[in-house]
Amino acid sequence: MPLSLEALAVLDAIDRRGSFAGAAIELDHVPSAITYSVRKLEDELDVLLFDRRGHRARLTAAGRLLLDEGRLLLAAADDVERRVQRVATGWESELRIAVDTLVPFARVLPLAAAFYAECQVRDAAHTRLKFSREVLGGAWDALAQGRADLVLGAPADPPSGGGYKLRVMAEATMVFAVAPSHPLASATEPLNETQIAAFRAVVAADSSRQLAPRSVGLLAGQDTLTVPDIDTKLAAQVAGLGCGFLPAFMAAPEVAAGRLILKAIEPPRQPLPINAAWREARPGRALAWWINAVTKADWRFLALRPSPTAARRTAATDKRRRAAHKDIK
Amino acid sequence: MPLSLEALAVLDAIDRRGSFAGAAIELDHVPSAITYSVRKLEDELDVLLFDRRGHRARLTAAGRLLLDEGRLLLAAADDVERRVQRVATGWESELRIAVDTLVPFARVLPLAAAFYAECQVRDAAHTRLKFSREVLGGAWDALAQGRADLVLGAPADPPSGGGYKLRVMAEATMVFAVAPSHPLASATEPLNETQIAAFRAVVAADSSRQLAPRSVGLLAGQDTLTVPDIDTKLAAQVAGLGCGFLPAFMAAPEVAAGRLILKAIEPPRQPLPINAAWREARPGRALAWWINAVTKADWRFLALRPSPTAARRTAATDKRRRAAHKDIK
DNA sequence: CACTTTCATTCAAATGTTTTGAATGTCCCG
DNA sequence: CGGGACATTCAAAACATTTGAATGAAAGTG
Repeated sequence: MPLSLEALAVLDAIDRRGSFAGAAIELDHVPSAITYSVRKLEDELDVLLFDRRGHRARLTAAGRLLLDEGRLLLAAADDVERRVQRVATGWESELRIAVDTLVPFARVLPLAAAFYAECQVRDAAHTRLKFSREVLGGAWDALAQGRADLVLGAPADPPSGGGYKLRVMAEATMVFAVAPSHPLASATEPLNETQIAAFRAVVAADSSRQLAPRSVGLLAGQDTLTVPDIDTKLAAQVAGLGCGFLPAFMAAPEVAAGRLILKAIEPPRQPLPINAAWREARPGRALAWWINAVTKADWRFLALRPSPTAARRTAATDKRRRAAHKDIK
Repeated sequence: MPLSLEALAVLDAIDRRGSFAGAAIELDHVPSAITYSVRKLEDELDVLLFDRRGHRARLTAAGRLLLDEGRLLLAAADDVERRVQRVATGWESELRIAVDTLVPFARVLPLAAAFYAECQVRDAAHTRLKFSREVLGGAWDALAQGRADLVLGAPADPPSGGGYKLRVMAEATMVFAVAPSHPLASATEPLNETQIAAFRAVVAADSSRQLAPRSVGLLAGQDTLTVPDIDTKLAAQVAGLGCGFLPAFMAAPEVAAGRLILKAIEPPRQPLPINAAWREARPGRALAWWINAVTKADWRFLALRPSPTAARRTAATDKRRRAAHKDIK
């Protein structure tokens, strides 16, 4: 039994941290322990895994192969463990929920409270909840890579391959917003793509690690300011650092306070479907509870339309409303 | 890191041996060590793996799942290890060759000798050879399940799924043979299926563990005597315990000695292609050597035809020879 | 170019984990 | 109802890993 999962985990940490020392810190060990593990692995396989000429140890071809394959092995082991625990109790030992930054975390917390109240006491099952926040494609990515069991706020279409189930939470109206101090604030509406492309866009970084990142509403050649989530994007736009699209319900308070101005654009943006999604495989009891809870919860605030005043200044999102728009003019 | 490959190996041994005690013997441990491993695994997963009511520990549903999935994991780990070692040296650390009982092992040994002589000294690489004998479908099965890297003597067609390469070594003529004391020995030729089905057939047990076993030349409703390999089958037929098909080259010495009699049959049996086969993936240096060696070796003895005397008493194997047969009559 | 920092390695000692062996209790079969 | 095969327990022993301090080597810094 030359290979061990422990050893593979060490290898993985070394690669991610870039050094033996870094791995030692991550794994809460002393550096010599890492050296020992690696050497033992090398001895047992009788294969040189690292090229030690030079200061920094570098992976050899064999080491790289072992790392790549080893990661798959680690993921598979993790998955097996999870499934075994689910079979045993019916309750997952841990439920990982990725929440897109699009959906306010405060609206999710009550569900968590209900979960604890309803399930955890009665059934003496202890399912730990683990929330993470993701941006755009990151939500799907988390699901696809097994980093999450349920995602809330996933946009549009699932990645290829299938195997996912999906429930629409709401359709968010997207509005184009700038700070009152921004040059575009006083431009005549509707704005076209060329006008917009001249200014810096604020974009939320897609948190995908594997799937191809998505960029939404970004025009070719446009300067960009990338921020880690959509709240920061809102703040950046309020600060006049750039322009960009925001869901209407997020922009609304800032618009009401006069810190953001909505501009109609041509062609208008489609509304963004916001979904809950999970893997198709038979869900455990905790996941089943959440799917049910998410379905019953009230997500209507996500679908908020721009206020009547703003409506006149914003591109309507469907033909009927565009007709109405012309009448008003 | 709750799961470990060691622990999975223990689980596997327990299941295969049917008891903790059996696993202890196989793994060369004391029984309490097995208890310890299992308990540790159970504690870490927080899952009951064995049902201990009753004398003998039985797997729970969760235990069964872990075992099944764990075996896949173990196989995958083994595979990774093997590939890493191959990348590192170009030479496999172990080359597993399954030899069908159809091909006499004595004819393979000279190749092994040449292998050691040519490769092992010069290159200082130490590839261990590991031979196993398989019967019929077992050869393909060994390949498909990763129990072998090369098979010699695989019959006919590869299993579905593909991914195999194959080289024909010879086409063995198959003859129907019985002991002189056997009732069929004096029957008029050619024999038909109904006549044959009335007597017990000697069959070599297919050593497949996973793929569907093949039965060759076996008629519906026929009584059978199953033996572990083709040499035993030959012996059983010589002893008059039953009838059956044999490759001509194996039957020949017994026929010459008068211990076996060939009978023509209708319809005649097709000759059996005998192949060398291996997985398609880029072969290591040892496997490459063997493929080359097997290709160059002289396997013509496998294709031996029945002797002229016997030829008259045996179904010809193709139209041209059947025509010639008639002329002689 | 010396100086500092960061890094991997080595070694003996300390710590932790696994294995052992002998003892105990249990179940099952004849 | 007794013998045999089995799983378990516990303290002790064997073994493996981790530690910490010392060493040397490369890369970055002023």
